[in-house]
This record gives sequence, C-alpha cells and structure tokens, in this order.
Amino acid sequence: MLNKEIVRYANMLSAMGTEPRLRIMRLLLSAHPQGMVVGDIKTELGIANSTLSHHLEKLKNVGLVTVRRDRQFLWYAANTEVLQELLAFLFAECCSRNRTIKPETIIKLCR
Amino acid sequence: MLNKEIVRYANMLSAMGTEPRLRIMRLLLSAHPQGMVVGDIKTELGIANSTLSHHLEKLKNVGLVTVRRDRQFLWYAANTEVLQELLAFLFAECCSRNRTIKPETIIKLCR
DNA sequence: TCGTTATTTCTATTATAATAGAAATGTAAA
DNA sequence: TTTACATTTCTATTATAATAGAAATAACGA
Repeated sequence: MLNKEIVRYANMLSAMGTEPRLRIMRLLLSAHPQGMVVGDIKTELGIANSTLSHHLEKLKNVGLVTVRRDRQFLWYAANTEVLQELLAFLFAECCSRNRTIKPETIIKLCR
Repeated sequence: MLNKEIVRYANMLSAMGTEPRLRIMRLLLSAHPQGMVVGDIKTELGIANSTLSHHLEKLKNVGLVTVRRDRQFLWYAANTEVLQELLAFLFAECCSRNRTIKPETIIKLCR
C-alpha cells in the first residue's frame, strides 16, 4: 500500500473529524447534488466568516467538496465520488486474513 | 441533531484521520473478526511501543476497536458495528433536500 | 520466587490545528 | 463610479495532538 494514498485518505478522514466540518459535510450531503452557497452554510451553522472559509478550504483541499462560482456566490457541494472512494479504500482488505465469518456479513462489511 | 452525537462521530473520523491510525484500522479490518495482538501490529507497522499504545487507546476510546485479554496478550479488533453506525450517520440525511438525481444513485449514496 | 515478555504510563518535546477580528478582494447592482 | 454584499486572506492567539525514551506494571513460565 502506497504511503501517499494512505496519507490522502487519512487527510480526508481528518478533514471530517471536527464537529464544525462534520456538520458542514452533512449539510452539503443533505443538499446534494446542488450544494449550498457559503452564506447559507454560515446562517445555518452559525460559524464566523473567516472560520468557515478555512473549514471549507480544508474540505476542498482534500477533495471532499467541490466549488463553482455563480455570480458573486460560491456554491459548495459534497464530492460523493471521492467519499465512496474513501469508503472503498477503508474496507478494501476487510476480512482478507480470515474467512471465518458468514459470507453475508462479509458482503455487508466489505462491499 | 444532537451536538453530543456529532462530536462522537467527529471523534471517530478524527481518530482514523492520521496515517498510523488509518493503517492500524485497515490492518485490524483485514484481520477481522479475530483481530491482532499489539506486538504483531507493532511488527507489521513498525511503530514504537508507547506511540502505538496511545494510538490504540485513542481508537478504543472512540469505540472503533475493542480489546480482549488472552493470557499476557491484548487482542485488538475493529468494531465493525460502530463503523457501520458512523457511515449510516454520515449519509443519514443525504440528498434529503433535493430529489433531482436518479433514484439508483441515491440508493448507492444513501444506503 | 525470579527472570522474561507484553504492554502501558510517565515525562517531555515538537508540531499542527482551531478560532476569529479586521482588512482586503472580487462581483454585481444602482 | 459608487455603494453594497459575498467571501477570502492576514494576523494573532490559544488549544490540542503526535512522537518516543525510559520507567512501571502485568502476566506468564521455569
């Protein structure tokens, strides 16, 4: 397993690993696939401008959200392809060393 | 959404959000459901004793791994129930504000 | 009991992240 | 072309996490 790949996915998990950013991700997922503008995220979550901007930048840097501009508004959206990649990575080797549990359970876990 | 619940899941994501701990989780998942003893994790990943111990403690504190003692050995195992709970939480509200994407995609994302 | 191995805790150091006020930038509308 | 609004960047402060050597604890085997 390449180090770079692990670091990349660790950074994604870390990016979702704070209360404000997990709220942001869930909010963007709820509004998927359209996404939301920064101002509405701010209103909904009550986070200061500069703080929110940093959180969104972090999520963008690790690839968990995408941005597009429409006039003066920035629309942030969850990147669900990358999210699914992350989950696939996490479970990729699941149970590969032991085959002692029921196949249907393995399917649930290792999809 | 209760603050406590969000913080709990954010702590889980954060716990997996470093390279060494993501390696540990994947290693334990690969050895699921049996798990591994600390010494073998150490050998496989090459992490110093005290550092590994702290990482395992963090994963245990957030509920992502369980421990059992067998003689002088501590067996750590991934807690796959909690992992699935975490994923369910993350996607719980997925797309609830918009129903403009194809149902089969929603099913894939929001399971 | 004594030595051996497994693992944690203690202690300290170094590095990184979260927060937000204020100023700056970019875009549009009047 | 000025005013307003959306968002970021600058700057600073405060808090938290990662790492690991050395000492301590726990459990076993002789």
